[in-house]
Order: sequence, then C-alpha cells, then structure tokens
Amino acid sequence: MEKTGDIIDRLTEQGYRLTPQRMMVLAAIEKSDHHISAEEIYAQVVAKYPYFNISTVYRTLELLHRLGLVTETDLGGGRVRYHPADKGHHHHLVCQECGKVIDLDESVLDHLKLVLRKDYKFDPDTRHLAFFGRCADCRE
Amino acid sequence: MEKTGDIIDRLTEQGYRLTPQRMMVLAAIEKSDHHISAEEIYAQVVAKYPYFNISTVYRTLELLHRLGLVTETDLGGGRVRYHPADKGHHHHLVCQECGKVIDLDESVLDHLKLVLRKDYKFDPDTRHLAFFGRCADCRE
DNA sequence: TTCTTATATGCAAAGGGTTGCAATAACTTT
DNA sequence: AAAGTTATTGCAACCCTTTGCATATAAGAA
Repeated sequence: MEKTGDIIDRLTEQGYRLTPQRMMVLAAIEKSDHHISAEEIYAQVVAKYPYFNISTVYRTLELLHRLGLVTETDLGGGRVRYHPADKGHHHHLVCQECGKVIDLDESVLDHLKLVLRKDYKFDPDTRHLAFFGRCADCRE
Repeated sequence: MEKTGDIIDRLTEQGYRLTPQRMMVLAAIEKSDHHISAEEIYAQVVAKYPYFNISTVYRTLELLHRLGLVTETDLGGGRVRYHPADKGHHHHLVCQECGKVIDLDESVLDHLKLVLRKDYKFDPDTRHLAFFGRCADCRE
C-alpha cells in the first residue's frame, strides 16, 4: 500500500511543487475513511488556513487524479466523490429512487473490460464507476 | 418506432400539460439526428419564442427522462447530451486524451446487466452510458 | 364560454465546478 | 545566501444546471 510519503515522491519526481496547500489536501484525502467530497476537503483545510481557496482543491484533485493517485466517482445529483487510489477499487450501484449506494466488487467489470480492450482496442479507466437504476427494495 | 404523437399521448394520459414550450422542446429533440445539448435546444426554441427560458429546457428534459422518453448521456467535461429513447440505445467510449467518442453496441453490456440483476437484485438503467479511458490511437 | 385550480413558466438567485490573470512562493542556479 | 524562473495560488468572473417563488395558463368543471 502506497503511503503519503510515496505520493510526495511521485509529485517531486515529476516536477510538481510541494506546497502547504497540496500537503493539506493530500492529508485530508488520506485520512478520510470514506469517499470525501471537494467541499469536505475545503472545509477541513480552510479551518487551519483561512486564505485557502476552493479552486485549489479542484486543481489538486485534478492533478492527483491525472497521476492516478486518487479516483473520482460521480454518484449523480452533483455528488462527485474522491478516494485514494491505493485503498482499493470498487464500484457503486446508485438507486435513483431512494438514493441508496451499494458497493460492487471490482471483478464484476472484468468481462466488460476484456471486451473493450479486445474488440475496441480501448483501455477503459474503470477504477471507480457508478451505475444508476433501481434497487431491490424499490422494485416493489 | 414511437412517434411524437405517441409521446404527446403519454404526457396527457399522465396528467401533464401540453404547453407550447414543451412541444417545441420535444420537436427539437425529435428532429435532431445527433445527441443534442440543452443549450442547442434552448437556442432553437428561443429563436421563435423570445421569452423562453432555459430552465424550462432542463425541467422538460428531466420530465422526459423520468418518463423514459429521452436518454441522458454524460460524456464528461460538462457535456450532457440528450437523445430520443426510441431512436435506439447505444453506449459511448470517450477518450480522455483526444476527446474522441466511439459508439458502442448495446449488447456489450448484456453480461453486466445480467449479473447486476441476478446477484445484486439491481435493475440498472443502462440505456445510454459512457465509459472513459484511452482509445487505440492514444495508446501509442 | 366562463370559471376554477393545480401545473408549468419566467425570472432571479444560488450551487458546484472551471478558468484567466496577476501576484506569490517553491525550487534551481549562481 | 540571494536572485531568477516558473509552477501554483487567490481572486473574481464565468459556465452549466437547479431551485424558490410569484405569475401565467392548460385543461376540466360548470
């Protein structure tokens, strides 16, 4: 499992700077045990660092996502959530009626990934997906 | 294939009103041969009906989507596109590097749908999905 | 045709996210 | 240790979409 120190190395190796803001965003993501939102990260950091701006959260998240260090999951309804990439991949089923979110094992997508790679020569980024629909309870 | 007249019947049967705005939004979607955006619909309608407001586009799209008459596809980068549900379902592969959008046959998801229904008792709404990743050209 | 009333609309404000730009500061070089 | 370079930040403005509210209007009743 990749530690925060390793992530820091990855950043410096690639010429990115270690700013206090970045370190604090990173710390907030690493210490969260759930899927954290940009707003939650912002609230944590701004409490210690009043001039901190939410655009820095989004820019940092974009960078970490591009480097493959965090995953982004769009759970619908304007809810985008972030998760350290090294804490395991999984997917979600989101019920459009009751809003429930069910975790889905990563292996469920193995077959689809294979077809996309083989038949379409497409390398899918399926680290954290959400599928929408209706859960068992809401199907009557 | 469902005609505009049938959609109108569906609306009235369920107690929705046939306003000129709704009819014009519907016409814009029906006559578009591609995946139209809310902004494009708005531009078409406002040209004939100057007081028309874009929030009506979104409310109408939400209604039509809820009734299963149009599909919504989030192609990423703030691009949400709409398509008449009766003009055939298909999915998309979106390259995150070059932005290319590849059409994908609906049957590719048959296996996944089956697993979700059987093992998770979840009824997925997979009428129009987008998968992100890298296309053949961008994989070198 | 007129009256009734709940639905739908226009407007304005707000929410979540992005972007351009000038100022700041992390890292490099001397 | 100081200066130079360029990535990064804060800010403000903007984009796309949603929402609350008062007004307007489609459709049913009289």
